[in-house]
Amino acid sequence: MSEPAPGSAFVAAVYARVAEIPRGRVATYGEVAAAVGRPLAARAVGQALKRLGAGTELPWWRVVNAQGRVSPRGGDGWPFAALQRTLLEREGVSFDAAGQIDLRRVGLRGL
DNA sequence: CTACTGACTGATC
DNA sequence: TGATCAGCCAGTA
Repeated sequence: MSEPAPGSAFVAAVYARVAEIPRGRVATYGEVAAAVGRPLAARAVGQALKRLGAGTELPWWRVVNAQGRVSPRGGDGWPFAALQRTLLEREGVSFDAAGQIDLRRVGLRGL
């Protein structure tokens, strides 16, 4: 249990919510933000996950944008975007020809 | 304290 | 379907 302490309560709440995302399922930044009481803080959620870095046990790859796609990260030389897709497919999440995920099937709502 | 940035979102063209 | 604009939030300089 020697996990590195989060920098803020907001980050801690985000981590706790992401850690509870079931395997084979994905959540959007907006969902996580709303879960921590800040439905408009989706960007801050992304910042929190970015601060995690590699070597974390947190399933950050199960968090995607509202479009059901992996965010471009702002740099095409960043392998994390491709890694995220690989990890999701490894858990049974399917991507369509446009590289999008059917949130209605693997989303937390699952409707 | 002020300004800028960014793994976002929804609306509009 | 894809690109652009404006709005909101937390962290860092």
